[in-house]
Amino acid sequence: MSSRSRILRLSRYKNAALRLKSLNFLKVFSDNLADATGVTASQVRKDFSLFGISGNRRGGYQIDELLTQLNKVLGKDKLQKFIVVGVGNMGRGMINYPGFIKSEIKIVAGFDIDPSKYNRKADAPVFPMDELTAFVKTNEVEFGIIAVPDFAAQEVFERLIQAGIKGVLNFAPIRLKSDNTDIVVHNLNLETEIENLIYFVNTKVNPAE
Amino acid sequence: MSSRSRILRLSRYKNAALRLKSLNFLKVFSDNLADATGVTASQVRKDFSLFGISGNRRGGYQIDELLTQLNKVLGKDKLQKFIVVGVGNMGRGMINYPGFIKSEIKIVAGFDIDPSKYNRKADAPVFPMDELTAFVKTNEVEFGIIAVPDFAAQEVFERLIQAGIKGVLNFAPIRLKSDNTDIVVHNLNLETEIENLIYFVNTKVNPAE
DNA sequence: CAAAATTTGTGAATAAAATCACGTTTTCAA
DNA sequence: TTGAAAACGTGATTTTATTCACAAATTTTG
Ligand SMILES: NC(=O)c1ccc[n+]([C@@H]2O[C@H](COP(=O)([O-])OP(=O)(O)OC[C@H]3O[C@@H](n4cnc5c(N)ncnc54)[C@H](O)[C@@H]3O)[C@@H](O)[C@H]2O)c1
Ligand SMILES: NC(=O)c1ccc[n+]([C@@H]2O[C@H](COP(=O)([O-])OP(=O)(O)OC[C@H]3O[C@@H](n4cnc5c(N)ncnc54)[C@H](O)[C@@H]3O)[C@@H](O)[C@H]2O)c1
Repeated sequence: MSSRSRILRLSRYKNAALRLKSLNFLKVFSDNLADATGVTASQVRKDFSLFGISGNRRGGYQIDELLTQLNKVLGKDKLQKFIVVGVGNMGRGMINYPGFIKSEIKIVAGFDIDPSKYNRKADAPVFPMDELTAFVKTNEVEFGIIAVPDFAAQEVFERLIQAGIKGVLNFAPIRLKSDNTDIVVHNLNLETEIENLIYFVNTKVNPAE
Repeated sequence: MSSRSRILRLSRYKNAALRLKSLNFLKVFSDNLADATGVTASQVRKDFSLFGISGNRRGGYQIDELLTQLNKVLGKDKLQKFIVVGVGNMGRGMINYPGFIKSEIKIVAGFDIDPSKYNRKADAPVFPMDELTAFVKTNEVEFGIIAVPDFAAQEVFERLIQAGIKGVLNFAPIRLKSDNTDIVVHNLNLETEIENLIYFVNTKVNPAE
């Protein structure tokens, strides 16, 4: 199993390759991908080699073939279904995001406790919470996004586990707890990200210390 | 200078300490913080030691003192002003987020090109783009959040640099370019985060390979 | 067609990060 | 006041991640 940061790099290589493809490039060198993503060329080659992705000596990588292989690793070779729980600002943003359309990520529904958010007719409909389990099972949804306030997040998490969700992206600033070791949780704490930015700005301004 | 992940851990220690403080704890051990954040106790102590944060042998860390020191490192000992550019779903979410109130992070204004978003009266007002530079200078704003569509992000970035912004949190899925080495940019690409989650769910399900 | 130029793929070397392990200090109880 | 237990602080060690460096393969050129 690879580290989180290695997989993040693969995503960036994929995005860079997509950009080059859209400029009608047919092949790409480790060097190009390195420049585009800010790593070294040998890092690119090492990352690829760890996933059995290979190119041609002197000839670089065929972009189409490379994209096929990267997409496979990143699970973008088949549709990945998501639901969003909590259709507030963040949840609504995820549901509306047009960028997912061309990727294999699809947000199939939202769930909320606030009746004013319900909408069965929309492209990505919003349902009441008590329909969550049935929906997940019938539609074989594997992923959930938690975008409810912090105090509701643990409860929502447990519902998602019960419904059979396999992976959760959590926006709430709490550490979700579970004894189920099968579920994968990734946290996205915006305040922590902001603190990180502040730190690096401050230490740049004042390099001593 | 410390690595990004070390600083992220410091934020988590701070949050864990805050939680314990709210439960009326007066002191905390490296062990407690380790459990709360999912790292080892010696990692906690090593992180602290690198920032000159020290406790008492056998007595652990005084929570109040620890929080003072962590807040200092993380720049939470003084008000940090932010503006948000692009008051769509993400931007609105950041502006409305109540969690920043008790922290020293303040979103002082939003900026947009869409006149329907303008609102000079709100608690965090929203202004047209051509007032950005003047606002940043008069109010000595150091940080900016880019939450505009991808095609507008580079242009907005350059405006922020010109206005004198020091740190940028970028939600747009592009690599911002600048020859100004003073500005710090952190990217938050939600699609990349989702791909990462998908990968770890997939490899968990199918551990062979 | 041979020689020169490039670029990959990957072990070896280096660097960075995390963990270990233990001496030192502090607390507490008898 | 002394001894035992607990917890820190940090140098040493181990593990993980990155970079180096070069043989092998491929392409290009003359
Ligand atoms: N919502 C998501 O789930 C999601 C996921 C991945 C990435 N993102 C990225 O985050 C960013 C923001 O997403 P969002 O969903 O809030 O977008 P949004 O479309 O809801 O809002 C964008 C806002 O930016 C404003 N704007 C456009 N051009 C501008 C300009 N030149 N100057 C100032 N303002 C301008 C628009 O008027 C609008 O208010 C986008 O770059 C998007 O690609 C969002
Ligand atoms: N917006 C930010 O800038 C920001 C920053 C950091 C963290 N966060 C976190 O992200 C999460 C979402 O933020 P937001 O700004 O979109 O919040 P929001 O308040 O706009 O929306 C929350 C939504 O969740 C719904 N909800 C509440 N309890 C529920 C329950 N038990 N079951 C189902 N739905 C429920 C509400 O009806 C609402 O629609 C929160 O945990 C917040 O702390 C947001």
